[in-house]
Amino acid sequence: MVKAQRIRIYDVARVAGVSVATASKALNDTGRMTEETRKRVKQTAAALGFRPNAMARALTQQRSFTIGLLTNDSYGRFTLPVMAGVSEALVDQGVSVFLCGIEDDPALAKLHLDAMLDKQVDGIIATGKRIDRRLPVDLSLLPVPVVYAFTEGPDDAVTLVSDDAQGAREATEWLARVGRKKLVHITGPESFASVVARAGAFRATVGQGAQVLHGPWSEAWGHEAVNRLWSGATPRPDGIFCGNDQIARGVVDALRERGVDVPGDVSVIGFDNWEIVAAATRPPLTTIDMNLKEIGREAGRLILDLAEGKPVDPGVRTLPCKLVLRQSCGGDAIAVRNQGEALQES
Amino acid sequence: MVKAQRIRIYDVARVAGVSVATASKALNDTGRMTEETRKRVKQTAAALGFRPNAMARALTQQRSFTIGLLTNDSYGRFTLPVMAGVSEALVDQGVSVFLCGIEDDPALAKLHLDAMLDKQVDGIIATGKRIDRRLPVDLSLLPVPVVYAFTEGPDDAVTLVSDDAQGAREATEWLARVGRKKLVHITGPESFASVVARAGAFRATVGQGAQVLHGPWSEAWGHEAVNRLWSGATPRPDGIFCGNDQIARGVVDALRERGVDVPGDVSVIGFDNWEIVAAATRPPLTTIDMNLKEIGREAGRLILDLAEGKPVDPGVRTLPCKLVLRQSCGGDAIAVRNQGEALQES
DNA sequence: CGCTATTGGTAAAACGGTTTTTCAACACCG
DNA sequence: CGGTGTTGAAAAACCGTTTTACCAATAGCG
Repeated sequence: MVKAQRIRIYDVARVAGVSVATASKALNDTGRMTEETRKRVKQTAAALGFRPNAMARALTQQRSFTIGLLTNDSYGRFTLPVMAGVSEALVDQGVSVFLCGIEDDPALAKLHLDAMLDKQVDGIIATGKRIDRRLPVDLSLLPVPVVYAFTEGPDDAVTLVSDDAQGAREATEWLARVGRKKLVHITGPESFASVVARAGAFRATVGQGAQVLHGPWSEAWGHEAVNRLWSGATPRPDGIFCGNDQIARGVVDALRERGVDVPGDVSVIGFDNWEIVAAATRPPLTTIDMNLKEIGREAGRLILDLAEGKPVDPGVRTLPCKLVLRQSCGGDAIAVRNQGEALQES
Repeated sequence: MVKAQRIRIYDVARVAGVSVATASKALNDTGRMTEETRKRVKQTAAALGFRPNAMARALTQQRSFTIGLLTNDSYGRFTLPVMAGVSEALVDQGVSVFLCGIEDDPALAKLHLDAMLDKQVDGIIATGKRIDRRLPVDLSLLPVPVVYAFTEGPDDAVTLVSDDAQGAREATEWLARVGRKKLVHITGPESFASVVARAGAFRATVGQGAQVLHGPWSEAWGHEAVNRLWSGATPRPDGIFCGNDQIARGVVDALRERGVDVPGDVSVIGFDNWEIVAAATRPPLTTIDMNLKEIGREAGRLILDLAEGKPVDPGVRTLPCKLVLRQSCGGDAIAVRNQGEALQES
């Protein structure tokens, strides 16, 4: 099997009967020449199936059309949607993405980082599983621009995060809208910035006496929290806002086991819109989507602008979360009416 | 902020007082020169923080130290472990990985493929979410080697898959070992090759009368299957082998709701070892791990060999699955004894 | 017509390395 | 002492593009 060797611009030039320089200019729509010549070169290139060698191109242009995505999120739960967004925003600009999983290991991070810099990436997007933790590697003073998506960076960096407070407000208001009066918030450890932000917004919306329970990010904690609430003497809630979908699933399961109807007696709303969890819950979870893919898209656009030298204001950009309706909150009539409004608005 | 511009080999040569050619040879341990000269150049390079430009290097060496990973698995459930393995096997060889999600879209696949070829990848690893489906793009007749991992390729390709039959045997035998007599297999649609393989091995191990139920790959199906089994007239099973962890979780949940104790009355075993599902189930699932990371590692090694021109036999390589013990099967005494044996063997 | 602009294109120099070739200096040898 | 190897390093060619500098031919102009 003889592998067809690649056509070089030299071949195109020879066949088209022009010099290499002219061929290059013809194909890049630069320089001056007869429209006829340009067309002829382009046709020859197409006929021969010429594809420029990106390496050689990168060497002269100082631009590799390659960026690196550095992540410490091994499950990929947060990274994958971000990655999908980045890729989507960049693929038709001809930019490819190096994915580097670094697992919180500084040595591994350095290894990947150096490899990427050697390969002349045009920029780096740093992303992680926690909005308030840094990657185990210093990305300042790099010879290429950096965008932080869903992970913490230096103060003067370009950073993208989802709006936890707005998401929490959205969730809380929806519970109120479907007629729930006594709300509680079951969420993760207080050491997470997003937990604090969401809890803050929850308290601000519900008012004083708002009850917030902290625990681990697990189904088991959702269970336990329900047991605690239902066995205690305090009045039981009729609306539960959970810090993530796993907790929400634990809550829903615990309620079902207790014979409490969801969404009949109690409405439950989650956070993350982790399809795998949200859709498998019975009933499927109404939840808050953090718009990670859009964060990825925006990160892609920004890193591209930076790579091209366009000015980009540093600072934190906050993207809104979005309510995703399934069945764990009820309020179908409202939902339908809502959608009607949305349609009319658009 | 002045960005430190990169050191070129030219700079190293000048500082070390040698020619560029000598510097190159010194750093690559090629050519002939005084040991003293070589050492001096290396020290200068280290002192200056010189890192060779991979692009320039690739241009002459015809080797980019870059490979592409093409996948259509958007959840990343199968791809991520594979990717992690690939990356692990390659990162310390200085090889970076382009990740391309193509979503079953031929046009998108072509776009990514062309971008990768333009960037002179040394090889491509194709992977997917189904072992018996092809990616929507033709990877034969490419100018670079291809390895298929967990997805179907041409007959003469290098392909890596997990051993479904062996995994299923392992699961079935374990159920027998913990003392279960009446086994059933609840699994996915018969249109999946892996379903057929696993069911075949199950039947072969259990003997005639082995009961196999097909349905969708969902928790809901696990539920329904249990309902069907427990409401029917047929004798109820005491050991259930599930086609994946989601079904297993549905089964376990349904049994608990019926007051059937797992693993007291019935043992349940899953397939996939999808941490997220397996660990959150109550009790946590004993399951079969497909060793995806190892498949990734092996794919990485193979593509590297191919890229270096080493001969690699085409054909399908099958990697064994591994039993992962948690609590849904019971048999703890056996498990402990087993581990003792394993320790002695090693 | 002689002079300057413009046009359409070419040759050569980058880009940052590696690899091959060349060459001077020195040692060995009979 | 002339011929023959070796050694260590420099010079040059090359990888496949883009870009700059340059040039011949034509056009415009008073």
